[in-house]
Amino acid sequence: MYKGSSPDGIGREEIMVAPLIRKLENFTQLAEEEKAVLAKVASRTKSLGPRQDIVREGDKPDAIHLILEGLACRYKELPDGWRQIMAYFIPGDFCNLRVFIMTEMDHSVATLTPVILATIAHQDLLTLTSQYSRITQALWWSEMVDEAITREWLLNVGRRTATERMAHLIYEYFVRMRAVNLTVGNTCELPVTQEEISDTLGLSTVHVNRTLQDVRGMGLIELKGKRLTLLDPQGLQTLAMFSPTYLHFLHQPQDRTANDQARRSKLEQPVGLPMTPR
Amino acid sequence: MYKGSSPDGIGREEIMVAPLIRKLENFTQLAEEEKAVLAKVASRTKSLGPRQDIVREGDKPDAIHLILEGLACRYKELPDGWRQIMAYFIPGDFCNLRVFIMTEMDHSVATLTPVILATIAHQDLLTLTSQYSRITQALWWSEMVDEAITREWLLNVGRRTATERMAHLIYEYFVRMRAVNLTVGNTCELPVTQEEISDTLGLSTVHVNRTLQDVRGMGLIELKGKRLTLLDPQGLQTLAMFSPTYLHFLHQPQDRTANDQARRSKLEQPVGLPMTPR
DNA sequence: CGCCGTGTTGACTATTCTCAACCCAGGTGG
DNA sequence: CCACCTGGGTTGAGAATAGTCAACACGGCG
Repeated sequence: MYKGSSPDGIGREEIMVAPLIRKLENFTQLAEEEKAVLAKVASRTKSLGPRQDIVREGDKPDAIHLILEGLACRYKELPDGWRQIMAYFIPGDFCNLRVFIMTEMDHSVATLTPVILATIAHQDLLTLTSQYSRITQALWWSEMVDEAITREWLLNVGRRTATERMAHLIYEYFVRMRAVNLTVGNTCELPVTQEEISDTLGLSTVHVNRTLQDVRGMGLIELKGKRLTLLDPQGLQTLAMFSPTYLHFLHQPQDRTANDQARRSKLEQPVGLPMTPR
Repeated sequence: MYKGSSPDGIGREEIMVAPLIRKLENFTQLAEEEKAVLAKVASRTKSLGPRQDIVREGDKPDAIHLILEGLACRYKELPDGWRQIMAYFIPGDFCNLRVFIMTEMDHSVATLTPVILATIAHQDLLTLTSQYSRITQALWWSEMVDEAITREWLLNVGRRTATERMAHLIYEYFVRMRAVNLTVGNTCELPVTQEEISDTLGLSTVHVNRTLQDVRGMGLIELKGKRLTLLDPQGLQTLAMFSPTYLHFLHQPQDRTANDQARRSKLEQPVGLPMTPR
């Protein structure tokens, strides 16, 4: 157990992990001690500039990275120069939780904006998860949601039209940002270039530009500079054929304090993939 | 520990799990006892016809399914009728290993051909993994590879041309089939319709037909009936821009008995994601 | 025999890409 | 302070890729 962190005093560390905690609490209730432990484990931070690789394909993975601030992505490149972005990492997201089973990275992770990240050593994660089973479960859940998002992106790129894809990407992004308290009303930051969007949706930059204009023209969103506003969330969701199931939230964003308790208690029993590595 | 299975007698059960064992041994060496235990755990089998749902989106997940024979897939459908296949499950594959953390399925799993599958109860998996750490690790590895394949598919659909996509799908499929001993020379079964390929690659059936003719016309493959032959594996791999890293095999298909031992020993230490659910 | 599921083809259309130019805002250096 | 440079964003025109629709071929199989 970690000593020396006051359970009620909110230090800089705890502010930094606030998104992570907020996210995990979509799944389970964390005790003050557990929150403090998370803050402690994520206290070794590092600042990076924009468009910088964090891990590169072919690397031997070393530590786990947790985004505290800024936006990063997972991507892969083809020998002919094309790039596909396969995930956005927002604050509270782990870049590569399961990395220790890999002998070699099969993809890269890079920042999009300036980023502050926490580096967590394998051993620290091991200690953490062996002592706090609720954290373990929550990390499991987070991992599962990441996979579900990847699958949804495959559906997105494979079977939605350009406009629908765009709507879906934006709506999903907004919902995820809201889940870590990084939205204000119907507004949040979306600090990506159109080229990055094109690498995400499998379109050309020109077509992204025109698609964006379409979505704007329908009165669904406003996107100027790096600021996104949903003018018509319902319309956007409909266009995107977005269904939130795959994000596996326990509650609607509005009713956090409602009758979650009942649903949560069902999850207090061990549900994680039952695999102990020793 | 499971009793009553003769470690050296090869029964029907062990033949059925042969692909699984063959696959897991890409990652680690299994003892006879471990193989027997796997056979035992997968002994509750079920036969299904073609094009039948195994699990449906929205279901509460109950048990884990392991494909013993035949071909299945993971898919999602859009309200407007489009379908995206997100994975092929060949013998030795688990459909939904991490299902116990889900309260509700976010995708469906269906057979493509007639299938024989094993149903594994949560508790059995728990017991298995708590007793056999090497199996646990191997399952972890298998899970990680599945995720890597999904990401590669996203790259495929997002950034490769129709011809390249087709080549990549076929080449990857062949490599996976070879890894479970279901190839003969450069030949294996590929029992899918062109419509199913179109739902996999995000193309129309007509375009799949023409793309297939292109690939045939280049002299790279033969595909008649449900039988696939790679006429020019090297050419196919090049066209597909296929790099096998993401499959995380420990060895090349040819040198199974070579100096794997050294590489394997590096992996004998615990490397799985260190999460115990209790 | 005839039906049905698949595969194949042609003709036409729609979507998306490419290329090239131009605009605009912010930052830098003279 | 301003001129210039640069990295996005925007636009137009034409080309390529992929989709749609409709017809037909082919091979089991009831």
